[in-house]
Amino acid sequence: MYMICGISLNKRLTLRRGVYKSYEISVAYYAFAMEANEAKIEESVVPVTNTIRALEKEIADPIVYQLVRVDGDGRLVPATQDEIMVVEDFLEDDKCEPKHVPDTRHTSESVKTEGYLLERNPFQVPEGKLESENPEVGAEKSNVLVDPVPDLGKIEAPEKVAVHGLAPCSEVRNIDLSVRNEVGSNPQDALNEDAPSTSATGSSLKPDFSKLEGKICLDNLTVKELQGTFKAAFGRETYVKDKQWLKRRITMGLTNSCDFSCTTFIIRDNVVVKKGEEQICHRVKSRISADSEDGVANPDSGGSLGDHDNIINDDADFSGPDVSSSAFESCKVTKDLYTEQRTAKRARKPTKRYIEELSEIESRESSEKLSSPDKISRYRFACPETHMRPTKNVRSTARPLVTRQDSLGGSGVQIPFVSRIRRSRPRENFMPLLKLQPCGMDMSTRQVSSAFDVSGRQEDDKRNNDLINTSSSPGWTQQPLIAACEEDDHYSGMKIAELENDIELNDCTEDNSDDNVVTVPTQKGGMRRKHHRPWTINEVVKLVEGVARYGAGRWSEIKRLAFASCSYRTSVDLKDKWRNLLKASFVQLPAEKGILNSRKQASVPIPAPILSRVRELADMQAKITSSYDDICIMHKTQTQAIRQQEPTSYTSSNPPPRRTTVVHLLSSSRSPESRLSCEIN
DNA sequence: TTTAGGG
DNA sequence: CCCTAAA
Repeated sequence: MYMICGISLNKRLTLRRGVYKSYEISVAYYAFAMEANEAKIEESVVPVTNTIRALEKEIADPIVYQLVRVDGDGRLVPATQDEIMVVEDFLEDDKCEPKHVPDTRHTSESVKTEGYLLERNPFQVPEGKLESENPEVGAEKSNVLVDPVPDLGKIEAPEKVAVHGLAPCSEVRNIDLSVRNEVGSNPQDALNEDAPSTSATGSSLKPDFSKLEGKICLDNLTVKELQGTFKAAFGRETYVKDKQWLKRRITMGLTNSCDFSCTTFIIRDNVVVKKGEEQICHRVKSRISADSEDGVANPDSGGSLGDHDNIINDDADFSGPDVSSSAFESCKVTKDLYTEQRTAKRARKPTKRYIEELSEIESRESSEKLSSPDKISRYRFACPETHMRPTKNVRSTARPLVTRQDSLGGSGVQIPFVSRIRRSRPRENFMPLLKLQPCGMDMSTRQVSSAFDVSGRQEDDKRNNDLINTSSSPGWTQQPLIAACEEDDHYSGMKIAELENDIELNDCTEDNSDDNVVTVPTQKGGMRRKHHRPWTINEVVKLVEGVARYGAGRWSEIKRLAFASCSYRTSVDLKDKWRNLLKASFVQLPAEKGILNSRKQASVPIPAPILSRVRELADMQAKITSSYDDICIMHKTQTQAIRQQEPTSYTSSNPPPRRTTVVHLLSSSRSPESRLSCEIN
């Protein structure tokens, strides 16, 4: 996986690795200087380092930082709001508490790029023009962000726009520094242009895009005009006289302003145009290289749809320096389905856990309030245009696949809506459950699980048959369980086939109700595991059976074959559970009557029959791994034990051997008993 | 990547 | 359950 990287600009944005890991976000985070041509990254531990370092040489004086995630291929993806919230806790430097931009209204609904983690650098105030623009940065940020989003319906996403601030990326890419120098090439112009600042006529603090009429070519505007445009865009005055800065701020601001994105304007090559005219403008400029004077990147070609692909390409091809621009793209997630689908294929694949947890949130949310759009929309990330829509992808099984739209990594991604399998308290009444099992369990849960089980039933069935077949042979696989079950009246009438059948059928999808997922509260001050999922009896039985069939130690086998549908149980989990089971079974030996788990009733009490079985398996395996002679002996004791329904009795002070490595002869489908007979005789 | 074992 | 060493 990826290392968490200590990012340090001038402030230390160091992420603590340990905590991070427990969140299981398979990404690293990067604080990246994104303002202007200045960026300075003191340390980084990520593949992107090289490119970053290259940048570093050319760049100085970070001003605004954005939180970015380092993707697997080195791409830097702007963090989603959620990620930021997570990472916030990891920031070690309290002084650089991520300023959460004031967002007075519908909080996270319209997340904007600039809202991520923008930090001004208070220490490196540049000289000259930058000095005057610094105040603007902060003010503008808040202004833009506070602006309400006019609901103008969907429009096409703005094209990729690179503004001055983003210039270094493309420039570094092309190793054309001369071009870049042009950015600050005209300090005279910036400082001396005597454009009287527009009088501060009661700024509305709201952008008025209506003032942006027709096509505006920022390059042609005077400082004064630029200031006017600035006001139109941001709803406030500016006194900055630096043309470049103005242009940059305007384009940047507009590009990332969801307000603006809802207008009919788009920005291209420093030209604000109306939607319709954009095509023309676009065509005309389509041959311009990625590095115009202003570092305008890649006007590319191919119409609106193609643009998105190209954008993605850019990001993928040139991850490092392109951070800024790709960061800015986070907000302009594609908006219509088709574009989404095109983009999705290039988008970062969300992690399983991400999918699960998001799904869970949404399922909980939507079950709480049925189809409450407002609620749901709170979980759209990055852009208000992102949709959570149940799409029915008709599959061969005709089972509806619910997907949702997500903007993970800044691009629209279709994420399957998986049902989060229960991560919750165990059932307090497991016995009824066990009793019900042969009768077919509760149909409701089964239906629920099957409704979401996209992984496909057919596989389950196949596996099921397989397991049934392998276990149908009259072997020890069944007998101990039967024996054990007969100990208990509940099991008396139960046919083993039924039990196993049921076990397999139920899988782990049996449970999926409430969720204690990330719950960590604890009275004793201690924190419970963040991702704790109690083992159900079913799972335990499956595990036991798995060990019986494949042998202890072959956890990955068991996981693959018996826990295929339980994505949350890793082979390590199985091993751990088995270890616990062993412990439990031996500890419980002395007073093993019924199911008296006197203490620690907190977790699911393991039924005595199962524990017996565990013990037995352990015993057996231990013996099997001994030696040939031992096998002979074991064979006796084993059969004997089975006949007696009670294997060798060990005490906690006299535990049985616990070798868990298993001779391969156990893993065959044949009954180990008969097999042993063959081997021995 | 899987397994074993400690925490 | 998490982490890591070792294979």
